[in-house]
Amino acid sequence: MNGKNNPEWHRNFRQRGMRITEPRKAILEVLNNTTEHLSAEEIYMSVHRTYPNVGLTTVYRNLELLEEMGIIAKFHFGDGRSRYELIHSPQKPGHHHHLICTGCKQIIDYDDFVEEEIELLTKVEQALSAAHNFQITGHTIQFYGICHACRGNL
Amino acid sequence: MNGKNNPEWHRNFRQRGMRITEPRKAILEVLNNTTEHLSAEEIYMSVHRTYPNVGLTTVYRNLELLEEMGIIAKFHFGDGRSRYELIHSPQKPGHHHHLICTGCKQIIDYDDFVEEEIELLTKVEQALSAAHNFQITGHTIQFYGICHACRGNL
DNA sequence: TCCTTAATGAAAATGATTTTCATTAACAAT
DNA sequence: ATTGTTAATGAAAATCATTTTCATTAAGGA
Ligand SMILES: [Mn+2]
Ligand SMILES: [Mn+2]
Ligand SMILES: [Zn+2]
Ligand SMILES: [Zn+2]
Repeated sequence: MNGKNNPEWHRNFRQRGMRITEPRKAILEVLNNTTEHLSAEEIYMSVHRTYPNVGLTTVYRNLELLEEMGIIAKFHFGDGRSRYELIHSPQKPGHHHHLICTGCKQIIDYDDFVEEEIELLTKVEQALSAAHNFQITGHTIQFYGICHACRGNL
Repeated sequence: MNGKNNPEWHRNFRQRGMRITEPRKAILEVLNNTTEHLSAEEIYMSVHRTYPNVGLTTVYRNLELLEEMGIIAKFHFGDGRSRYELIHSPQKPGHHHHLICTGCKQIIDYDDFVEEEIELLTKVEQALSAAHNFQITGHTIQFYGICHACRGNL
C-alpha cells in the first residue's frame, strides 16, 4: 500500500508537468492493490469508496494518461470493456500473459514458459522488423478456452 | 469470387437449419474478396453497394453467427471497433498473426516464423492445460509498433 | 403453391467512452 | 503563507459501436 507514494511515479508525473492529485493517487492505489484486471468503472467504484467525489470521467482520463506513460497496460479481453493492469505491481508475476475463460470471463495471469515465449518473440520481432521495416514496441499473447468449472457446466 | 457459392458453407448452413440468404451470401462475398480486416460498418457499406436494402443490423447478426460457426474470426486491434476476417480465404496467407501500426492503424498479416510460433504455442497450451486445468481453444498473437511511414512523420 | 418460422430492416435502446464547459485546486513564484 | 496561472476536475451532454425490439418478409420443406 505504498503504491501511491512511489517516488518513481512522482518523478514521472512532474517531468511531464503533470500534477499529483488525489484522484491520481487513488487510482494508482487501487491498481497497486489488486490482482485483477479491472475495468474503468470497477476502478471508479473502488476509488469512489474512499473519494466519493471523484468522477468516472476523471478515471477514464487518467487511465489514458497512465497508459501513455507506460505505467499501466490496457487490454481487450472480448467482454466489451477495456481492462487495466499496473505494469509493475507487487500483486503480479513479472512479465506474463493471459488465459481467458470464454465461459465465465475470468482472466488468469500465467508465466509458465514465458522465458521461452519471450525468446521466440524476440527472434520474431527482429525478423519482422527487418522484413516489414517495422519498429515493434509491444506484443499481446492471449489464450482463450474453457476453465475447469465452466467445463463442468456444459 | 466463387466465395459466395462455396458448397462447404452451404452445407454448414443447412446443417444448422439456417437459410441461405442474399445478405449472407453478400457478406461472405465481401470477406472473400478482401485482404483487409474490415469492420462491421465497412462490410455493411461494401454490401450496400450491391444490395442497398441490406441493413447494418443484419450484418452484425450474421457476423456473430459466422464467428460462432468458425467461418470468420473477430479481432480487437484497439481502434474501438471489431474487425473480421475469413479464416480460409484465397486472399490471405494460411494461419497468420498480426502486426499493428499504432500510428496509422494499418494491420499487416505475417506468417514468418508462424510454424515455430505454433510449435511453441502448442507446447505452452499443453502445459497450461495441465497446470491450470484449462481447455484451450484458441489464441491471439499481435505485435504493436510503428511502421516505416509513420516513423518518418515523428 | 402453401405454410411454417428463420431472417430481415427500421427504429429505439443500451452501454462504454469522449467531449464540453464552468469550477477547482496544484504548485511555482512571490 | 498568499497569490496567480493553468492543469485537472466533475457533471452533464454527446458520441459511437453494438444490441434489442417488433412488425414484416421470404427460404425452403411439404
Ligand atoms: Mn495480467
Ligand atoms: Mn489477418
Ligand atoms: Zn470459466
Ligand atoms: Zn503506420
